[in-house]
Amino acid sequence: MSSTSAPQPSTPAPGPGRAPAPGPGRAPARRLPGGPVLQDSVTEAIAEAFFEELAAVGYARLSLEAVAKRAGAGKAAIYRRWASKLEMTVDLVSAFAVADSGPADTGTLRGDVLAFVTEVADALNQRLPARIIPDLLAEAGRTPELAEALLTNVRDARRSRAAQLLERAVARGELPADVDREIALDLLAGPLYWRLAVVHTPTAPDYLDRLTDKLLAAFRA
Amino acid sequence: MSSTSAPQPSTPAPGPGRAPAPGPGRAPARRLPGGPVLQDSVTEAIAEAFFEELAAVGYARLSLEAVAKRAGAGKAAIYRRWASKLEMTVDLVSAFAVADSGPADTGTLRGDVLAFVTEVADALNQRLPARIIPDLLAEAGRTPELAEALLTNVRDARRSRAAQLLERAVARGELPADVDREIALDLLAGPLYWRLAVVHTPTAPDYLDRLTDKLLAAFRA
DNA sequence: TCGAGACGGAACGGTTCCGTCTCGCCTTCG
DNA sequence: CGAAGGCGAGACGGAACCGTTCCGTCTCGA
Repeated sequence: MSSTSAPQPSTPAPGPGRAPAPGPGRAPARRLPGGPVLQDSVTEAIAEAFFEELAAVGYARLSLEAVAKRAGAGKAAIYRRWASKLEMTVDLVSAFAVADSGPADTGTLRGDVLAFVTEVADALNQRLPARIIPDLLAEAGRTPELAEALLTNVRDARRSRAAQLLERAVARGELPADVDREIALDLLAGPLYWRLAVVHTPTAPDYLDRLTDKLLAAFRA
Repeated sequence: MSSTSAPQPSTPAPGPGRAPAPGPGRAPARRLPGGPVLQDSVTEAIAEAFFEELAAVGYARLSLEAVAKRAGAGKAAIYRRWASKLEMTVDLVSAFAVADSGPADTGTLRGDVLAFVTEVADALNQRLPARIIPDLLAEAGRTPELAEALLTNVRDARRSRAAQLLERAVARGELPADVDREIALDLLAGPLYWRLAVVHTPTAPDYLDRLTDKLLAAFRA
């Protein structure tokens, strides 16, 4: 197995993700003496197998046995790290989702918007995220713990970036100060998510350009 | 091998028989959320229980045993009608998705758009659809048969209505003939779906009005 | 060198579900 | 009025998981 498009573990040191697991002392995040960032190879293999399996069968059907098998590990290796499937999911998804956060200040509103939708499109055009994200979001509707983790780690991060994008445009005078931020945020994320993650319709090469033009017109209305 | 909608039990006549589920008598046949009338009371009870269960636990975890129990029916009653969970799902979902199709020609583009987003919002604000739709769409990414049924029965129907909405506006001269239909369709569905079904954020009373204004500006850009 | 401990692997009992099949009960129709 | 058949209920074998526990091996730090 190779580290393909697997998530970057990144192990945030002060991360709030690590759950306490009130049971008998479960080993918390391990660190190899040499590197504070890289986790050990077993954890890495388990994480990669987890995301592959999650994309293949979905959260509800995901079997930790299958994850262990795909990772070439024993189930005990998983239970040594996490207390349950839910805890494992929250932990791994949080670590992975926090990763990317480019500032993307291109100097113009149009450049910022295009960069934003391009980034969203790139993410949703990848095999694993395109399958995993809708599945987890659907599952979150039923599992408050998962919903909380997703909202704080994924939505809030992305939402704040989109909000900053708007504020920069207001500061530049490209948008009126009373721009409808609530709707603008929905417009930035919704159409692309709908098209790529829900209906799975491919986008023409100039789609993002055209979409950007429409979004700008909507923001200014 | 399943009929398009309901099965064909030999007894179309209503017959409460032995006191069935806690459901009130039959009277003029009951309706499921936005659905057509089902043939007999047992099929009806099974369908209702199916959707309730689907909303509660999701497709992957849905157990036909639980559906039977909730319907106050035996498992055999289900297997007499459908050969499998997948076939049952495709059949029932198709039957209910085709249902509503108001023409919604209000005479103006703005009126049509507002009517459209209002209808979408009403649907997604209901308890069952808000939980079921994202779940089935995620599952469809993994189950081609389900994807096909959803696309042809749900997306295509709604998509054609949205397309007609645009064509009417072009005919009235409210939109240029070369309006970007592809993006317009994504804009009509995406933001609301994102907000209501994905992020589960409630909408302010005037949200749909404001959204409509933004959409019109985008269409005309 | 040697012990602590993580490793892969394999098994365990307990659940849950599927799909089939068997009961009587009851309605319907010939 | 009697046979036919749908009905609810549920037992059944087979399969899959889960969570845990036990192996024997291997690595690493003291």
